[in-house]
Amino acid sequence: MSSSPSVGRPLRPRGKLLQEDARRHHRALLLQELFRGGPASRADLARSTGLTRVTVSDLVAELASEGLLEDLGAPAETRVGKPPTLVGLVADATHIVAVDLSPADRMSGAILNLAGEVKARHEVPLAGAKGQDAVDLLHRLAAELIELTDRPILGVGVGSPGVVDAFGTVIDAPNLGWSEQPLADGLKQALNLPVYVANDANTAVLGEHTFGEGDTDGGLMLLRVGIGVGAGLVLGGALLHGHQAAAGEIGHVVVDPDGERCACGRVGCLETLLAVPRLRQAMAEDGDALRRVGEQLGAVLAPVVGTLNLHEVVLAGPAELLDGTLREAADATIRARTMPVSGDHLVVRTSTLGDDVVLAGAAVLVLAGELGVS
Amino acid sequence: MSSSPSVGRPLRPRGKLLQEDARRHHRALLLQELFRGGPASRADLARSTGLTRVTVSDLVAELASEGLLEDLGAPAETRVGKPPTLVGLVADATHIVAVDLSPADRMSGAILNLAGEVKARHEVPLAGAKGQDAVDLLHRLAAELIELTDRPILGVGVGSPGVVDAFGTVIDAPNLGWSEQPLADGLKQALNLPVYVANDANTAVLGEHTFGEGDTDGGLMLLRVGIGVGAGLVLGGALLHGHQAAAGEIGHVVVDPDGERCACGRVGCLETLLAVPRLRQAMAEDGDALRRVGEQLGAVLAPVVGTLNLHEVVLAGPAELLDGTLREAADATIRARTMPVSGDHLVVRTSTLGDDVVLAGAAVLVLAGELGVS
DNA sequence: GGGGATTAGTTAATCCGCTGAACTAACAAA
DNA sequence: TTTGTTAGTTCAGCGGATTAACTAATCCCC
Repeated sequence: MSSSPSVGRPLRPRGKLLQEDARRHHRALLLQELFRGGPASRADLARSTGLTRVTVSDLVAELASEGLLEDLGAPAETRVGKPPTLVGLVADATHIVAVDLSPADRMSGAILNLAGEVKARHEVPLAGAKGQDAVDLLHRLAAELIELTDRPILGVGVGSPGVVDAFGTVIDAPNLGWSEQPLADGLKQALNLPVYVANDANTAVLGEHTFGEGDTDGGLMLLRVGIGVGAGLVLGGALLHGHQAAAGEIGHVVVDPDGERCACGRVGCLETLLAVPRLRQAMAEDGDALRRVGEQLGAVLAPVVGTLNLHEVVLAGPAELLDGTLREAADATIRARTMPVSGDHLVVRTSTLGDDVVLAGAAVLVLAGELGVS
Repeated sequence: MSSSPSVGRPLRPRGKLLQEDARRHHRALLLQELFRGGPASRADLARSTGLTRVTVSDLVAELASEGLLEDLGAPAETRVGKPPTLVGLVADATHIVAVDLSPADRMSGAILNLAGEVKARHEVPLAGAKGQDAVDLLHRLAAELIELTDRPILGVGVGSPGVVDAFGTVIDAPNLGWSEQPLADGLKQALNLPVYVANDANTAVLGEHTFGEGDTDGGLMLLRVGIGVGAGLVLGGALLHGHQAAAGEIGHVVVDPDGERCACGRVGCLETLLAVPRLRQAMAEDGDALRRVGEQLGAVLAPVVGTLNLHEVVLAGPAELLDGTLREAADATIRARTMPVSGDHLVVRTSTLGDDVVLAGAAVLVLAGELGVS
């Protein structure tokens, strides 16, 4: 069972625990169980959650009346006793608006259902929009996305480049000309819907954690390789924010003090080696380049893997560059540079979600925040 | 306000939230408030916790009847309205047994009160005891420590070298000849008291987090430098365990692939440079050694600091070796190798708790587990 | 084929902890 | 003395879960 990454702002100002909160918690428990384990009977749910059958029945009735759950009748195989009636999540009970702001040239959005399936897509060219123009463009995209479904909307999730705090304010995103931009609050006002905004790499790691293939409960780091390099981490089932909301900013960590000068002013940042344009260029010039970059990447990751005792490191980006020599070299280097206890169970792999990691993660922001599911 | 690191095993099997749990949570809220903020009136507590005055009064009465709180009368300065009656934690209401198993030659223990003050000390020479003998020795030490106080015992906390899982089972501790040793369960049986066992570095970081000087809420890493090197991390207010309970195992991360061969078989592990005997030796041979080690340390830590966006890195060990050139070189190197957003707010310092970090942390294990305070 | 045995789900009474509203208590300012 | 303010308690009631006892529907087996 996967525990919910805690995303978004704390629910209550202090820490007071109302009965209402207990109710919400128990609702989330049931939804989570059905989300991960698929349809189950009320009795099953009572056993797996520890709640009594009475309470489960009550909650199921409530959730069913909201359309989130439906009775699915009795299961095929038959055992002793009264046959149970299975209940299951209605995947299309509500839809989620997800937006990925990380591409350099466009804002890309989609409608997803509760199972994380993409039901519709829509994107708008960025055309160099910055600052308020970019905000307006996002508002327009969100509104147009909402028009693409006739189902009620659970909420809006946005993965944005740059540093984003836990309240969905973009602290700093040079590419979009945003600084201290209260993106979540603005959208919430405009759309009258729950809105969650997080950094694109953080969003991506949530997507991978919830909808990816691996067993990502033991500590997961996702490295997004594109124009730049960013990472997101899920530790102990929770998204890591960091002191200044800047967790995962690994792109400008120095790998090679004798390397190339980086745009940021330092020398030998990870991005001078690992960014997609650099990789393509290097690969064209030298067949062995990917291996060397992989080794450098491994050298940066080894202290992180060892210190955090990570279970999975996932690379997200162009598979033809990442999934092969580079990944293998990184994997081998990490193992060579950490203790067996750190390296033995480590998995270094590429993401199975492709370009949709961020969209999937944006949906997870909403799922986790609104339903407590992930 | 500092949030409680979650230590020990989960309280309930599933995630069911009883009213009883709410009550415990609210008790903990009050205790936490008084623990961090010192004496306060019931009305103050109601304001700061969000609970109603009725509930606060009720909880305070309950806690007072247990002897944990006491009325302190009215404060000196006078304002309009009925003067409040302050209530405060009774620091010596119960005492805590803390044991540090990390020294190579002895088991060192202490009695601490709720304020983390050492009330008594006692230690026994290890004399090469291993396996069951070491377990027996620990049991004896714990029993003798209990005799040193006439106050009721809140619980027993132990910081052990090696890998320790969340249930207090020592997975592997070569020095003590332990493997899969259920230390917490054994002690619990023998003493009929709550017992918490954690890795020594993890324990230490909890001690620093709760009783240290710094503002350690933004992500804290503590590096323990002794015979070996180990680390502990508090992220988002919670102790990081890692996938195989091996978080913080940084001693055998390779720093210098061209370095010296390590006892572990690899080449250039951090421990080949940073361990205390090595440092003393290197310093005697070469006045610049500390600076070079500091730089190497900075190079290992930079990826970690950047990735986690840590706020504080604390060095614990002999101050004459760590606090000076080495610390400054590490600090400078980390800053040079990370983005400004990562380095600007970073604090690299030594621990103020000295040799008692682990004992203090062992007390925190108990405080957090039993009272929800830290 | 009818009576256990077994499992699923509901109904009813009750309990626990918190809440709001109203109360008393104790002070300062006017 | 009156008024206003703040602290703290009393009391009735509510929300949400629990236990116990019930009904319902199946298999098993004599």
